[in-house]
Amino acid sequence: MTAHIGNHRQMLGSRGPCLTAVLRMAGLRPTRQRLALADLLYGGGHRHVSAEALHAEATTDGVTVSLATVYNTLRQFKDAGLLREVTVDAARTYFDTNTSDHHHFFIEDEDRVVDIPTNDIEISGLPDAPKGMKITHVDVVVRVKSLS
Amino acid sequence: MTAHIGNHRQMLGSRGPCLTAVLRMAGLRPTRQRLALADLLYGGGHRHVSAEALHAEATTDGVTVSLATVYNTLRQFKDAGLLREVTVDAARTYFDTNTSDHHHFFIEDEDRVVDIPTNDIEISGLPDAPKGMKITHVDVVVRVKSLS
DNA sequence: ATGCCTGCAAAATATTTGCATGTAA
DNA sequence: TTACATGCAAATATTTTGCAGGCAT
Repeated sequence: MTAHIGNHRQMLGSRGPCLTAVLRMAGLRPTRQRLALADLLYGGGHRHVSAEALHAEATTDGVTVSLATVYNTLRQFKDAGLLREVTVDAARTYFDTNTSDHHHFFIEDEDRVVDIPTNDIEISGLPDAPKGMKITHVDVVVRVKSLS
Repeated sequence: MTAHIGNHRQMLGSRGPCLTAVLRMAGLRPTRQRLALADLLYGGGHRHVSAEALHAEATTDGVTVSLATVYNTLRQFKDAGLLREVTVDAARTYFDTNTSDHHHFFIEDEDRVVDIPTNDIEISGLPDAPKGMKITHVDVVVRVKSLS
């Protein structure tokens, strides 16, 4: 059950043996690669990464991991509720380490995703889901570009 | 200037020589392929299509057009302001013939985009764009799935 | 005639998968 | 030991591009 795991996301903020526990709880073996990636993802504040970017970072850090494993790991983390997928650009998939409800800026010039720093966004006038459907998530993406 | 062209989008609702005029106004030669695609896109009500789907439709209708040309045409139409790109699914790009301000349902089970049928959505508490940036567009995507 | 279009195939990108090898339990 | 993970390369999928020939003006 991902809800239970989600409650332990806070543990991810710190380094160390803690990551091992979280991975276990998610049903994922704490392998060298997964631990290294989790450390990159959760070692600091919240982040938005693409598979390509995370792989480059790991490589720079001297962590040996294949791009395919990065993709697989990101998907596993997402399925476990440890990451959230953000769809802003058709060409690339971004993952957000912040799984709580919030929205995003997408900086068009830089292909970069940033959290919208307030929680004050309210959406009113949302219609009901079409018959027989339920709403799973509401995404607000504010596209911005530099003042040319 | 796309603003000017945009004012003529209404002309696209009807078939006939009108499409020729609109394409001309957009700086696009009214070729057989473009006219056929424009007719599919604007011949009825508003639609959401992917390149693949539009190509299949054209082929079924006996219109000979290559997939590459469909991609190119969709991009040209978008650049001319005749279509709007909707990013909801990382795997596929959708184009919306409705270029006015509105938002979308994304039906996850079917990979389908639907306009949200009201104009009543209001978003409050939107922060300013980051320094030196301006907001180009706000997208609201309501993801729905069937009640399992 | 001239320059923009089209189709085809090939390239470019992003992501997934099959399989042999390696490793956690 | 046994099941699950990893790495590599190849497969897939989507979209773009180069180029030779075609069509609109």
